[in-house]
Amino acid sequence: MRSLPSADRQWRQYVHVSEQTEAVPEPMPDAPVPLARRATLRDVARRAGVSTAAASKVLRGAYGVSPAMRERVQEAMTALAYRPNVSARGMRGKTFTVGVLVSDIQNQFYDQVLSGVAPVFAGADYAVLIGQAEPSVESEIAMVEAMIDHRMDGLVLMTPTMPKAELERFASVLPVVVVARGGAAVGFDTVATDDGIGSALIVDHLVGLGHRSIAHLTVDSPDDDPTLPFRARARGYEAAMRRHGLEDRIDVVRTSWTNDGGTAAARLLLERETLPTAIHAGADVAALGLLSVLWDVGIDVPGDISVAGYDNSPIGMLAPVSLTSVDQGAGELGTRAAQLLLERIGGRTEPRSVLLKPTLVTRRTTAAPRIRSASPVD
Amino acid sequence: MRSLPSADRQWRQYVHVSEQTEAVPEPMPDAPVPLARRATLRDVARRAGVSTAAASKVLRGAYGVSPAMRERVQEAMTALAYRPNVSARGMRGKTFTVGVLVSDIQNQFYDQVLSGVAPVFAGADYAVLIGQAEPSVESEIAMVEAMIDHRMDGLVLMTPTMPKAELERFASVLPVVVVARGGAAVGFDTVATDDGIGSALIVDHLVGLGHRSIAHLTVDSPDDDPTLPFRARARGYEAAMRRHGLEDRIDVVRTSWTNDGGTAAARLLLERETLPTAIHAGADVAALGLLSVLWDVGIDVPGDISVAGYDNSPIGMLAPVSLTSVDQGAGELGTRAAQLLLERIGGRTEPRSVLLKPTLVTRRTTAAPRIRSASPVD
DNA sequence: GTCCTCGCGTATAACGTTCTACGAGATCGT
DNA sequence: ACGATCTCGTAGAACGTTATACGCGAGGAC
Repeated sequence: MRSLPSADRQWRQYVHVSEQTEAVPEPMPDAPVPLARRATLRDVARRAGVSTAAASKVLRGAYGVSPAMRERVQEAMTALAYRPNVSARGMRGKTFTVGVLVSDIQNQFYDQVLSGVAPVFAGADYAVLIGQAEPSVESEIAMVEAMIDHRMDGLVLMTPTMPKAELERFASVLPVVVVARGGAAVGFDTVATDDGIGSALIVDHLVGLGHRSIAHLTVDSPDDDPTLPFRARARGYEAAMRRHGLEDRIDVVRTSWTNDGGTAAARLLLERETLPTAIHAGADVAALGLLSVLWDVGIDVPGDISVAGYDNSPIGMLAPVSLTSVDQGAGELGTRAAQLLLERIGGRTEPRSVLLKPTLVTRRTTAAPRIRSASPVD
Repeated sequence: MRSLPSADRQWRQYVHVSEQTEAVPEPMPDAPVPLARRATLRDVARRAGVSTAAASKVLRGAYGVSPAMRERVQEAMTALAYRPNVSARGMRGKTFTVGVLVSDIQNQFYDQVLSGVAPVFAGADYAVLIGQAEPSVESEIAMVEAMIDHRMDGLVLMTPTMPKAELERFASVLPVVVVARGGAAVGFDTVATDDGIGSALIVDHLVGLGHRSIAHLTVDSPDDDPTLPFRARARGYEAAMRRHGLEDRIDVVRTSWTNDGGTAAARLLLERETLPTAIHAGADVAALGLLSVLWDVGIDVPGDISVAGYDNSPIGMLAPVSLTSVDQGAGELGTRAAQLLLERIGGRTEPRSVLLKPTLVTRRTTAAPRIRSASPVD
């Protein structure tokens, strides 16, 4: 019932289908030649000499088909290069299509999650269509609504800022899996890495190098749902700082996790009398924005200041950037999310939350502080 | 008929719709509560006290609607949070959806084109869905077929390698615009920059700096359609070299325009006795792969070797990378492509080709060669 | 007052699937 | 030999739109 043996699904390219078995009135003798018409199930059935219902059964791998009939129908399907009409399918049930919402397609982290998502659905004969939103909650909601309008069978949402209530609302309409956002939910699944651990890894690393004055960049948002990734990372940062007895050094800068947010934060920091000796930027994109300002102003990284990102994106791996970061295993996040969505589409309703462990990748933007921070303590 | 005044389209979120005006048999008294059902046109019509045909007319902005009726129907639509079912629409005509095929979503150039595409369609009340393919022609074809299966109204294709015959085949089924690929086509439109000029800009720049031994990275493909971007850039490179009297210095390395292709090319070059003094890498992704190897091996850029990319992607702008590149105006390419597609959807059939001029962005990966190349000539 | 046109509204047949009924044979236990 | 039970196949009604083909009343022209 679920997914068919691949031999059952041999439709490929389309061809012109001429009504050969019956004398059907031609549309118009010399009207402009109509675009290639795709074969329908009726065409297939006619050619195989069976009813459309029978052809449909073969298509779906449903019960009640003799091997002989199956054979004939499949032959007709390949001969006519039959491909099911998704709109028609959508009218009665499934579209075999899932949507992936990407809040910011420029953020390579999402691309990497995607590369984990796609193969799973390809293997299950689902089409994957990606919806890109502008970075605003309204735009994201509009995109999800559009996907629901398309009667998609399920949704993978990568949106760090969407309010939980909205997510629950979507989840009441169709299967939903949310990526990169922890915490138990009632109507949908989540796949994420433990942001608390991630922040701790960074702070421990920096403290281990001798830093004490460590700032953190977070997202400036009114929503204080603790499952939001930026909230979780901020809490993890604070907890780690406290654990090291640095609670009076907690230093959170509110900005946004984008390139611009990073440059803005850099300018904010540069206005201060003394810089922190290290920065936990919260996200690679922000770290890169921050770094580009620091580099332009001639501040030495990591000599004057250490910078750590989050997400371990490909840019950070480039030799001249060489950004210390936290790897979330984006590909695996995507794979797990896709699997959970398939399960949900298959009928599971109880919520599931996967929480993976992030790992630290140390590179050359972090090092021991050149001069110990001129702090009263120490 | 085309796009409605925005006041006509006020559907927003969906709500539960209870069959209030008629006594309809409940599905099952104590069955598991059904998921929120979206309001249909029939629901809207019932509530407004008109026929579905009338409601449809209002929805489409069709002729034959009195102001009073329009008012009542629109009221019902907002009250029920009506949203048209795309599948149903697809059964009879338009889906108000266009597809964008991206061959490699990791390539930021495409992301930037996308950011030019999206606003145009948003303004025309079209949904944009993105299809991502693996970097193989088969995978791209499969994706396009899937989009046709979804009865999309038109396609923007960003695929540097798809054979022209396939493109024509797609174009015979639905409106198609191809981005980043020049040359006149018969069934579809193209939007591109002049790759010949782009290559010339790079070669002129390098020669102007004093380089004579300039290698070029191209794509290793059997298809020699001159409209393929890598072919056009290679020809432009060769022409420019000839123009400078450097025809015996023409040095083309066949690889692929990906990060891995860049690293492979680097290794190939490093096996030689003498390196060229400059490389026209053909694409930023390839240039970055190349650079990462050069940096790792300790080769000084631009001291030992100059490197120029192509596409002017955001990574290249980062201070420590600072990659000289050719800007194609990705955003404008996207905008123009979207406009052309709307025209085609609107009925235009004669092909149109837009060819824009690229510009050179010089940064720090190119400079005068430290030592003049030890060539017999010169 | 007819005959026409025009403006406004409704009835209804598609579109291509899915899937529930149901029917016709074949097989089987007794 | 005769219901009962399988197996294989078909009829036909949805699903939610669109768009064509009408119907009906109100003016206008004569």
